[in-house]
Amino acid sequence: MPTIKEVADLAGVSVGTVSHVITGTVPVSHSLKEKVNAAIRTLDYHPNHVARSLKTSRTRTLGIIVPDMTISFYPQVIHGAETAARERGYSLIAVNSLESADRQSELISLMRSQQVEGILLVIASAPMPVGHMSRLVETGIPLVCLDRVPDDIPVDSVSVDDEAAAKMGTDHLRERGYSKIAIVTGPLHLRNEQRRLEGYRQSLRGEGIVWEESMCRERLRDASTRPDALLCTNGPTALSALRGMRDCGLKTPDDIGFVTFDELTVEDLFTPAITTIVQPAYEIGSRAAGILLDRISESPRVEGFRTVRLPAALKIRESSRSV
Amino acid sequence: MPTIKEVADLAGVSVGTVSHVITGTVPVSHSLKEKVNAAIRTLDYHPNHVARSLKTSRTRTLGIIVPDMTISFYPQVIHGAETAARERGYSLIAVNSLESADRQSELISLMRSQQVEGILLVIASAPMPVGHMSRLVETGIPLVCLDRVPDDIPVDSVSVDDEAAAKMGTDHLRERGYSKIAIVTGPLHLRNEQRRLEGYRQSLRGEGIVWEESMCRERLRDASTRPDALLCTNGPTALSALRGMRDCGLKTPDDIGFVTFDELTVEDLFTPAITTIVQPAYEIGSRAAGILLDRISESPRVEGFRTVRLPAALKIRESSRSV
DNA sequence: CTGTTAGCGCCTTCAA
DNA sequence: TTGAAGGCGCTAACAG
Repeated sequence: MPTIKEVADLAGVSVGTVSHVITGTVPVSHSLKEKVNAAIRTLDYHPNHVARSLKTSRTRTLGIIVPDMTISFYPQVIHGAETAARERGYSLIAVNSLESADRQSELISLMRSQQVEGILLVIASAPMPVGHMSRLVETGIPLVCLDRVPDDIPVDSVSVDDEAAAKMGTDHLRERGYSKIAIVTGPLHLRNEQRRLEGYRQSLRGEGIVWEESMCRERLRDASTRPDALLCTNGPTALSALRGMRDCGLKTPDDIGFVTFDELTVEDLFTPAITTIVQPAYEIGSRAAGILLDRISESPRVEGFRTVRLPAALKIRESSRSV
Repeated sequence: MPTIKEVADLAGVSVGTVSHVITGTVPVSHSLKEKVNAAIRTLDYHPNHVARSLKTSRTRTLGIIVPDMTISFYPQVIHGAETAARERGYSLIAVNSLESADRQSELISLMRSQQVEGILLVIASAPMPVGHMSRLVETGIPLVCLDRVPDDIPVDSVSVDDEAAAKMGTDHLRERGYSKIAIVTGPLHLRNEQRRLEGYRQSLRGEGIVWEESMCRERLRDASTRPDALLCTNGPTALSALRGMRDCGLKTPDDIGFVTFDELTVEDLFTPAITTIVQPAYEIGSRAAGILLDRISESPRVEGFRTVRLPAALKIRESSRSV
């Protein structure tokens, strides 16, 4: 790889001049600029960002940690974040925590070594050592949490308005005439799950039937107490519930209404077509990256934390047909 | 961020000694090692990889360019590559070309500036300026193409055995008693599409009915010449074909058998359950990364190019039920 | 074993 | 408008 010095030699100028035409911060005469650009082209010169970063202590790189980017929600988030970052001249490094708190720590440590200027974090579901999050925030490296919002720690965050989203789904089922609506949740130590449960309860004025994913199958078998509709709070939970229904010979919407968070499948080509609460994944990513980049460019740290709650959309399909 | 010098000062040793305990390349006495590690912990020191890279001219970073990581195939590939890279101490930067040749060039240029040690590339479907690929190979930066293999350029590559995979799908339909099998392909300037067409033809000994995605709908309407089964060569094409079938009031497998490349939906919960030719996405990623890392560590460039063709798997479901 | 030191490639004053 | 030179943080000789 050629260096700036070789370009300078070929162009017959000093390295300073070459640097000036590359960064464009200092005016350079037209003739020299021409010569330099010619030299750059013939040598196929690419400025060494590593050296530049060392000098300027700016890497123009962001990191994003997601639990598992093979879950379709996250690539959309990453894509949104990457697009927003690119627009402002930044690159994005995306990695998976696989829901492991240890691995998440390692990754953050690695990113710090890599001198990323800020981190977008979807916290791993595995319980984190107490104080770990707050210590991370205290390091002063700009951090925005997305999708999953930590409980106690004050930190910038972007996520869907879980409560309103769950309420919207439940209201929809009620409007369609369902009266015995059960909610099937994932792990309730996750704040989002709690919020969704809360939205569900609001719609039902505090009443309701709460199942955890694992109990779904047995409960469905009991015809006497069976609900007439199910609200599932996430994709895996919904798949589990659907399998349970299949095993019990129940079909939606004929035997039971069904609404879930997260798209299970594409389009309306497949049956049952499931009414779905869809999160604005791309926008969550781009908004979070926007906030992070703002933080990075704020010279004195601005007080207070930014909290963005985006609305979900309801895609109404067959599984919530009127009773 | 503290520097190695601050650690050295706090521990009361030289920077050289600190460097030695960090890299572990030179033996250090137990007592000093203790002191250094203590200093590292109290300062929360993270070695600056940017400076390290500048010195060693090794970034331990790989790049991967995919067309669009919101297509579920690619996150799996990326995950495979990332895992293989991590195992050997490398990080991975993943970006999207959005099928644009220009953008792909920009990204490669950026990666070169970022000093990635090698690139994994799924070439953009947009036709690339002639000679661009070969120039890239000539730069000497290790490059492995995956999924899509360029036509003429000799380069390391990892992909599914498209021909065998298509033949397997077609053979399966024939065994199930289908006799008028049509193939619906995507853009035929992509080598993979050609190979899949070739495999289909092999199964039918050169005969067959070839449709391009766009012609699907009209052809289906014509009941007299309608085939009794469809083989689709990729996911979007299959969705388009399924929509065409729906519009014509045709159902699979009742009216027409159906086999496609790429999973359209999860599990067998949804109907129609589609028989699918599944590519080993994770393995494609990990094998490609393995080859790339081998290339990087080979001191003198080894002659010849490595070509890996992995077998696809056939997931048999309802849409290819025996006639 | 431990310390000293010369750069890695680049940007950025500063002087001319 | 151009050039010369210091130094970003670190590693890898090399000397002790």
